[in-house]
Amino acid sequence: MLEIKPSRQKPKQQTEPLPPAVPPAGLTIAEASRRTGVSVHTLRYYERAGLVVTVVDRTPGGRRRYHQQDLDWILMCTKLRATGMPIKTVHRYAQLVAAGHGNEEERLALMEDHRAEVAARLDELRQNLKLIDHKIDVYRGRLAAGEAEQLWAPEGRAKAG
Amino acid sequence: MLEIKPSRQKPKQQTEPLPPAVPPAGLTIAEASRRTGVSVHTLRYYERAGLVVTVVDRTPGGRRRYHQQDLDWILMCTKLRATGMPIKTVHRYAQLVAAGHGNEEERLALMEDHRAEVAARLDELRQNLKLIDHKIDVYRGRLAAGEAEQLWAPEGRAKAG
DNA sequence: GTACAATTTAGAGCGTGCTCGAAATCAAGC
DNA sequence: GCTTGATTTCGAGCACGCTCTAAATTGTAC
Repeated sequence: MLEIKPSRQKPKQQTEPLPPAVPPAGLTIAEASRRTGVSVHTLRYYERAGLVVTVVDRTPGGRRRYHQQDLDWILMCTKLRATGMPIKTVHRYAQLVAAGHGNEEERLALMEDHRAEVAARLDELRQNLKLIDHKIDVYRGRLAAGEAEQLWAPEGRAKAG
Repeated sequence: MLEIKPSRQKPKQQTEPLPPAVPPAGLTIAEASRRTGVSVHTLRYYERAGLVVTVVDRTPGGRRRYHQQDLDWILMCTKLRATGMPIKTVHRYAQLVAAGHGNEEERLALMEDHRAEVAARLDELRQNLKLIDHKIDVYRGRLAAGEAEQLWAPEGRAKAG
């Protein structure tokens, strides 16, 4: 099935607030922090901890200068972290990536393991969300009943909750 | 649309491994731990921390004796914890429940707030799961290509990952 | 050149949520 | 009664992931 997508005719100017391109000189750590949402402390911590596979550029004086690839990788790290991957595992992953092609089996295994964990937690979360929704229903019900008829107690010694 | 579900004809005996009923004398903390999946250390910690709204029974000598309602509440706590509700918040919730009927607005607000957070994290998790799946696809693709034709490098200086 | 803000490092500190330890006490079997 | 193992309290300890500090250095604006 072929489908003609309404292509943007002139992608010259995007009205989306895309982040401005990283200047060739790179970004200060403060800018990198703004763009990634990661504090400067944590940026340095991630680097120390070996999460950052790219080698962040430095000025002659030793200040970090972040380029797009650094930001990309750091954002990747934040997403892995957001799925609950421990720092240690991100570190291992970074080492595999840094080692270059040839260890795709290991990367695959690492990601598949992690995927299984994330999927399991997703299921658990969904399940527990139902419970929360049930609780919310109960309280809304009680409030509706209470407001409609103050003196009628809809439950005598109901179970707590 | 009405649909006849194949109903269990005689629900007299359930073959499911339902947990045996809690004896009237109650369960030891070790048993309660087994049934809730919460370590005895953590059971005591939860009680200390004010998460347990039910008052756990004691033997004359001071040993805890858990009844079904205790287990129910503790399991509820573990589910709230599993959705990322902090101990402090579970504690507040327990206080509201302990205070009895009349604070349903507060309970509702607490649960609604939490629901929103859980829903947001669910969305984020789903989004990030896609990224993980993408990575897995990439590695599977590389492995398939590599196995099919050892000497052909499908990418020269590709971006890291 | 001077002032001032930003950045550097290594290490200490902190918040959360358990997890463990020690000494005392209790309970169950013999 | 005695032994043995479970349980008690409560404070300390620990793993994790940041977060902050301090003193030195660098970069920028004037």
